[in-house]
Amino acid sequence: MSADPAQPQCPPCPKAPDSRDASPLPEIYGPQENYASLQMSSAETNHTETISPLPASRDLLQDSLDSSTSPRVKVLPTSAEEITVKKEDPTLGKKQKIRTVFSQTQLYVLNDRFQGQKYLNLQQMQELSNILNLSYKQVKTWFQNQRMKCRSGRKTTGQRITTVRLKRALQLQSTQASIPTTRDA
DNA sequence: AGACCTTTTGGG
DNA sequence: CCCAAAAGGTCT
Repeated sequence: MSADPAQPQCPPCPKAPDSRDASPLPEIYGPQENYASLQMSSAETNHTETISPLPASRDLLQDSLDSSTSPRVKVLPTSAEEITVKKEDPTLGKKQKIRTVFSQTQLYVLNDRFQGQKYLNLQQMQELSNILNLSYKQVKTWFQNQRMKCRSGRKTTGQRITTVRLKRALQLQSTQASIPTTRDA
């Protein structure tokens, strides 16, 4: 209920492992416009877009940074240069990871959508990204993370997901079925 | 192409 | 140190 970005609750876990082919969309349109107005009212939409590795041809919708209404969000002092701006090194050629910090508004909308449906379609995600001024990839990644969090549920922190790996390994073996090694640790 | 899993990296 | 975004890799 309250503005809790970190909600580990995930009671309704509608299994939906298959969503790449068939997309049973009941066409439940509704709170889409709400988000738009909500975002505007909040005016808390800090530009989390960050600079993509590519020049990007997206629209630059820079919102006014509000430092008074965003105590949690760290606002750059002079904002002359992004601190997180670390272009890839031409010498190294390694990819740089830029961790984007979503604002509360964005998290709220994302969470709300997630509660409704765990799996969103391209259209849904695109709409969200458009409203939140995020990239499709950003939304997708976010959902992906949430899904895993939900799945984890309540497992000892020290426990590792070896079952899944084991299963996968087994499958791989079956596919190949050409391993002379009887068994190996 | 997308989901899932894993690891890396970075912010709080 | 924990959590969280994201890139990288694999399977479907």
